[in-house]
Amino acid sequence: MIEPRAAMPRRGRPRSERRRQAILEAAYALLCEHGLGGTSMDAVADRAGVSKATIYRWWSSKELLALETLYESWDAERDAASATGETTLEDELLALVLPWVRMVADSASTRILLGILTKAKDDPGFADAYRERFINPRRERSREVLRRAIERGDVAAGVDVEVATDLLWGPLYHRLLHGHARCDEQFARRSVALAITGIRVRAPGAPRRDGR
Amino acid sequence: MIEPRAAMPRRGRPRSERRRQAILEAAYALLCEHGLGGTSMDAVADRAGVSKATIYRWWSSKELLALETLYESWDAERDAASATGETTLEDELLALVLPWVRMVADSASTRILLGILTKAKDDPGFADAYRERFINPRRERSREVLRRAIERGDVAAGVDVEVATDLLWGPLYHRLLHGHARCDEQFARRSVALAITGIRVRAPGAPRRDGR
Amino acid sequence: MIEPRAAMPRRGRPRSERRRQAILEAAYALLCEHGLGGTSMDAVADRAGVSKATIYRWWSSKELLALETLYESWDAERDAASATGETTLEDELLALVLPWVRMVADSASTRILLGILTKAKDDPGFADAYRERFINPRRERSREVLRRAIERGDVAAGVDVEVATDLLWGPLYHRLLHGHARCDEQFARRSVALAITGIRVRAPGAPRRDGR
Amino acid sequence: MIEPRAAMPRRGRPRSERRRQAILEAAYALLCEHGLGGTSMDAVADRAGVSKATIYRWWSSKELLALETLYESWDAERDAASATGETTLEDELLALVLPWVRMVADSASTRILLGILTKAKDDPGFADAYRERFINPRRERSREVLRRAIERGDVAAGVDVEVATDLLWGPLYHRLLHGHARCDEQFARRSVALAITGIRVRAPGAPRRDGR
DNA sequence: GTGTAATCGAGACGGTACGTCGAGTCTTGTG
DNA sequence: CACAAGACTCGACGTACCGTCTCGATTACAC
Repeated sequence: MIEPRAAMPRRGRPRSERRRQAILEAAYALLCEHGLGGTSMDAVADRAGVSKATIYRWWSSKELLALETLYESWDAERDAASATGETTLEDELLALVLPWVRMVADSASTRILLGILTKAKDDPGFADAYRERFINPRRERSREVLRRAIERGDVAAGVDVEVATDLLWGPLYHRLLHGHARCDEQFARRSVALAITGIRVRAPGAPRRDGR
Repeated sequence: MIEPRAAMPRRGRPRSERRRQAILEAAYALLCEHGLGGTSMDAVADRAGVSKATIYRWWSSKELLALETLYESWDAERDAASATGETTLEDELLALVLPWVRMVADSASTRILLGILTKAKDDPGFADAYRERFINPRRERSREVLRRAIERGDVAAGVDVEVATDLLWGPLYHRLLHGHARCDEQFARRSVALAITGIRVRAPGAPRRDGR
Repeated sequence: MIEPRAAMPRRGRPRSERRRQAILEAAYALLCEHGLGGTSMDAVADRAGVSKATIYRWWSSKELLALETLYESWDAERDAASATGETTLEDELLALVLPWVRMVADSASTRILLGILTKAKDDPGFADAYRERFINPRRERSREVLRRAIERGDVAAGVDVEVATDLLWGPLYHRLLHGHARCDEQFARRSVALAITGIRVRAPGAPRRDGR
Repeated sequence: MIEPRAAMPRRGRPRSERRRQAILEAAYALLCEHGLGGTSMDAVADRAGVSKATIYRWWSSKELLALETLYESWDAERDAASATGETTLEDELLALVLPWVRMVADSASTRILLGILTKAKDDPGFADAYRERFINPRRERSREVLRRAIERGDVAAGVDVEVATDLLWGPLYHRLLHGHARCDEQFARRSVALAITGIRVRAPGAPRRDGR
């Protein structure tokens, strides 16, 4: 899916890896600074020192380029998050969430994300590609964590894993995309804690859950 | 803020309300169908039977037009949500959330929202205008509900109202914008319930809440 | 043709002569400075302190306004030229031509003239109006002078008065419109002298005029 | 001056000569029919089957395009006029003038010329370009003819060649631009004859013009 | 080494929309 | 009625960008 060319029969001049990098870097920088709409392919080509045709040979649209650009820049996070071995549910979820929060916090990639989301609304195929690469992996790991928690009995069997996953990621994306408040590590900790504990302390009229 | 002209000294030909309506309706229809990027001002002018200059006289950008378009179409929901008088926290929160969910569910306004969000990332002033009209009112009502719940003792005093508000709205916006699953009434009920109850049933090692 | 309204039945508020003057003066100034194409009716209205509708009430197009503007500014010349009583053909023709040359020399009205000429090519009615006011009066006086000269025997009976008239005015308009050289009093004198005398000194084969 | 690009290092896709021709032809047809003001670049692009950007890439303004359009269409005349070898002054001048008259008579290029003249009044650089291509070549040949005639003694040494040239071309342009009468071959013959002979046959009261 | 088949740079091109401007008309209220 | 203010239509403007195409000039593997 990433490679638009079959790699088997090596004939002719091979693709220049140097240029691939130059394009991705140029695109990333421009996209962060001006957003998808504010970045022109001509500008990318210029900054990368590359002809426009070379870009289009490998990425069939600006959005696809942005997608891969973002993907590359998020690579580091995936590795960082792979270190597991936590014991409590909260720590496990934080181990998933915190690396992502740190990453989005100090990159200007939100505007790229928004552009991609917009394109995804118009193009179902693109939407699938996006979710396959960016959303599902993280959701899948959330699901696993939750399933194990259910098996352990930490989480009630009736809890819908999908809904719980949205409860985990939703608040983070919300702040990131709407920008009404910072989406930082502190917020992530509080949000995860609240999602686990729940907003209500006790049922109305009933004695408090924690026995106080 | 909504009125770009001072209304005091009535001089010259007054603005045509008929055209204002025609523009907003045409824009809304086209925006729902093709999204912000896929809607041209020429098309809006055409469909509204109005000249392009007339649109630009009153809305300085396509995004501003989209903003007002969406605002008008969300008017009904604000009134529907005003019927309060619920007793439990869950019912109160659902009374806030369900009208919104019903509205976004059967309108194609998500793509408009996305366009607006994108513009908001590029233009802080626009972002403020957007949040002032769309986000803050709903958040404020969530805050009030939560504050009253804290006073009643239904919610622990230590709960951060802002975070709780994100826990309420975040999952809904998440599904709406990412489209990985439907954002319908059923999801809203489950999400709200889970946000209130919390994901975890019992503290690790403690006996299960349901006594099993 | 100049008055778009019948002046007979005096009803309602009378036309403001003060505004008529203001419009003509504003238009003339702007037309001289920026030409027909570079002058907008809004600008004229602004400078004249008058509403655009007031202009259109009295002049149905920009070109018609320009025409009258030019007409007014050429009024003085017509009076200056009326002083006749010359004896020689050359003096008579110069009496026609020189006032015109002096006028066009120190006004920037050439660009107005060009705009009018352009409009005249597109609109035969306008062309007639233009020629009726600007060209024919001068031509008619040229014709009279020439006819009298023919009667006196100063000019051969076979000379075509129309062609002679073009020979008189053509070189002047040529320089004025093409601007390859100055159209000033000196040129007018030489041009008229040459038109009268003719380019050739002697018929080919005949003995030279100076006897050499 | 005609070539806006250096032709030396052939890099990138070469300019399409087919399109250049299509544009010039489309422009010429539209300009003849509707004049400069009545011809839009969109219309030219449409008729030529070419994008508007392609036109602007090579001609920075409509007027410049009109200039080249007219230049191309007047090419044939320049060649036709090159056949010289006349003996009398009148024949020599007619050899210069008649091809031009025939050309302007059966083409509708007058309105293009007027548009160009108007632009020339606003833009001295454009004026130079126009005169360099259209006026000077013909004037220069007139000058040569006259200079030779002076050397031969057919024309008095005191005759100002510039003025004589205006006397030759002025009447023709006058009729062409003002349209008060046809500018045809017959007029050209009469005008040239009269310019050579002069309007006056004899001085008033004197027996013969050349006998004074 | 020499085809051969690809990549690459440069830049022309079609198409679509942009936001602006100007001519001329129309609609109010005021004098 | 004349007029001021200014909203409105229509149509063209010149620009910008996307994505395609057409050249010639490079590579690098395969023969």
